[in-house]
This record gives sequence, C-alpha cells and structure tokens, in this order.
Amino acid sequence: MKNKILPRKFYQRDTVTVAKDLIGKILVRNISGKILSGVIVETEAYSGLEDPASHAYIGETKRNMALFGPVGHAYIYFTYGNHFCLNVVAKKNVKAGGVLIRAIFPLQEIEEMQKNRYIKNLKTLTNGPGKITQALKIDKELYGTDLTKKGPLYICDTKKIKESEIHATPRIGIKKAKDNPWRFVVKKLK
DNA sequence: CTCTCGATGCACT
DNA sequence: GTGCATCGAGAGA
Repeated sequence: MKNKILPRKFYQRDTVTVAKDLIGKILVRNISGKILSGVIVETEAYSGLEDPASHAYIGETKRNMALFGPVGHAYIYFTYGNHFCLNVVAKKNVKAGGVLIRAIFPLQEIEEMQKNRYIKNLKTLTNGPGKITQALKIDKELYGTDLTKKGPLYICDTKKIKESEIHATPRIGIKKAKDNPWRFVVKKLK
C-alpha cells in the first residue's frame, strides 16, 4: 500500500474546505480482501445546523446522529426508496457537518463494480451518489464506519489537485439553499 | 445530448 | 400521510 490513509485531522476542518480537499482522494472498499477503489471526483458540503439543506438542520435524530459524532466517520442514509448515499463527517467549531461523496472514477476491480450494478456502461458506473454505494456494496451495515482506519471502508491520500482543476457549483437535487456553491467537481479526468 | 416522470421504502410529523 | 442530498427508461432534438 503506497497511499496513506487520511488522518482524523484532515476532517477536523471547515466542512466546505474538507469537501474541496476530498476531490482527487481515493475511496477504498475492502470486501473480504477484495479491494474496490476509485478517485473521488465530485463532493458536496452540508454544513450542519446553519445549512437548511443539511439533514442536521432539523436537529439530532436517530437517522442523522452520525453527523453529530466524531469526524472521519461514515454517515450513510437511505433515500428515495432505492438508494443509499455516503457521507464523511467533517466539521470544526460546529456541532454537525458532513461531506457527501457524489461521484468517483473507478480504479480497481472495475469488473466487480459492474457486476454489483448489473451494467457495463463505464460512463454511468459510479457517477452518482446512489451508484457509488451500489457499485461498492455500501449500505447501512457501514453506518458509522471509521474511515481513518484500515477497515471495510476508508479514504487514502494522493497528490494534491490544483485549485484551478476544481470547479465549484450549486448543489444538486435539493430544495433549500440551492444557491450555495458547495458542490465541487474535477473539471475533467480522463 | 436534453428533459420528464414513475418507482420505491424509510424517517419524520 | 408526506417528502425525499436518486436512478433509469423513454421521448424528443
């Protein structure tokens, strides 16, 4: 293993900053020894109690309690009847906050991901939050997983991505606070 | 490529 | 009962 796992400190910063810095990092899923991985190419920041679009906005509930817990852990939720979404808890000086991982670019075990998704089209394999969780077999079993330890799910560091490569846009698929440019994507990666 | 729309099940009120 | 941090298929351009 060349790449280092991102330390807890990485997540102990402003949620929006962490969202931007997570672009280009490697998301790793270990399924009983089989390593599925991909580069994170799209994230969104949901900064806790001040953000009306955040799940944490309404206060702590059974569903979102991970967002109020220690940073560097996974917050996974179920939505629209079919889909899980993966977040990383990240915050500083606020009670709750997290980064939604929206898209990755597959690196290892691509065939396994295709099998999990029952499709072959590479373009649509992992380019959405619900698709990532399906391709990597992420579900509520992994709720609260510590992503700073080598386990079933973690995130590795890589070389830095240039600021100019990252594009900030408004977030997608939400009804409130649509205008905050807290979605980050890599301009192109191919 | 774009847009629209139904499926789907769980948490919350 | 309501609403959702979505996806995929299908129609049109």
